[in-house]
Amino acid sequence: MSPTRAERRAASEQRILEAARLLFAERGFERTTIRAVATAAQVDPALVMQRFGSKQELFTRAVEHTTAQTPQEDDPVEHVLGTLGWKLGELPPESLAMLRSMLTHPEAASTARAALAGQIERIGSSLGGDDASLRAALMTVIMLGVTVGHQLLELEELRDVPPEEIARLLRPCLQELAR
Amino acid sequence: MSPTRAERRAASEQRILEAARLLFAERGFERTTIRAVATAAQVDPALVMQRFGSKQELFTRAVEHTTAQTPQEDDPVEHVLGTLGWKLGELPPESLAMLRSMLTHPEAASTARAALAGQIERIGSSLGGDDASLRAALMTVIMLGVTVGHQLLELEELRDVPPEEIARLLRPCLQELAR
DNA sequence: ACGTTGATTCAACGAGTGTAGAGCGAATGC
DNA sequence: GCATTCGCTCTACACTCGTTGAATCAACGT
Repeated sequence: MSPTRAERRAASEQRILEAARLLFAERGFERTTIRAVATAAQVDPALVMQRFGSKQELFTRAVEHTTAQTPQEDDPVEHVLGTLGWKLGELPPESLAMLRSMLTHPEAASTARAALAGQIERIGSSLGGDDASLRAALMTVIMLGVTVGHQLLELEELRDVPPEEIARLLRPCLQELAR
Repeated sequence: MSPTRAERRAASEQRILEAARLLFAERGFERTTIRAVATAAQVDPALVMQRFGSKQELFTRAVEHTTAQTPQEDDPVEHVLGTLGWKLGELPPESLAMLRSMLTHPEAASTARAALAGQIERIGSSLGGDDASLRAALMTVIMLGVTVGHQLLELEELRDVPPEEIARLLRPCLQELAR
């Protein structure tokens, strides 16, 4: 039996979103064209517009669950090490897409700021001291730097290092800030 | 007396380069147009092309002294804290321009990788142990993350914090990696 | 003084982009 | 069965961008 109309629609929409996530993740917002997304999704460019209204909206939809949080850990240090997908060793495409464009695309920037602010607040609330928020922010941007260097810039010195080893070296470093 | 021809030429070239640095730093490569640079430099867009050949070449020239190194410090931790302009509290526009585009522009990415690799090697050589290079890389991307969060994303929690305080909190953290 | 060089501008082209509307063809509901 | 809905494609527009070659005008050498 052939797939129903709604199924086809949902399927192509998913293909578009997935293609968009991959392309946004590896090229960023500006260098990703609607046409390239459509080609990758084996679909007409106009369909992308019809479904999502605009390139901006497509980006928003492709990245929208980035702020979804990983489950809370008891130890703030382990929580930080666990977030941003480091326990899995790889981030989902939607997160990479957001990170890739956060420095050059206004909306990606606010999404990133919001996600990081949430992270900072959660960590800060489980730290003591009056500068808890500042220390939480530093722990967060440390993980951001490691993620950028590892996943986006793909620095040679970090490329083939297993996440557990990085976590092992980072742990005492972060504990100094959690103290 | 009116300025000589060579002076005029050098002056407009400097205005163009300065305008390019500022715009590249705040909008990144893709969102910065030759026309915008020309307008900011009070010059015709065609002159920018005549002087620099292409937008890519203009970017390269605008960013070219980014890899210039800060003087070597004895203590690797203080060296890391001192680099990337943290002692000055602010990075020069050419560095910001490179950082802003490093995730979305191929050439900015290799420039950034080269600069970071140099930094990593220098730190690594003054550290002991077989994983010296890895620990040096982590110290470097930590500073990268702090810089990105502070100068580019301008996170609220870091915005109005004096660099010395950030350095103070980061010091024990980095010493764990330098050990 | 004057022809020449060279810095600068004017006007325009060509490519690529996001986007809109008309049309097609198959699944759908009566 | 059949009119209709609707997912999808074709085509094209409008715009912006990097880029170019001719034109302009002042500084320069003689």
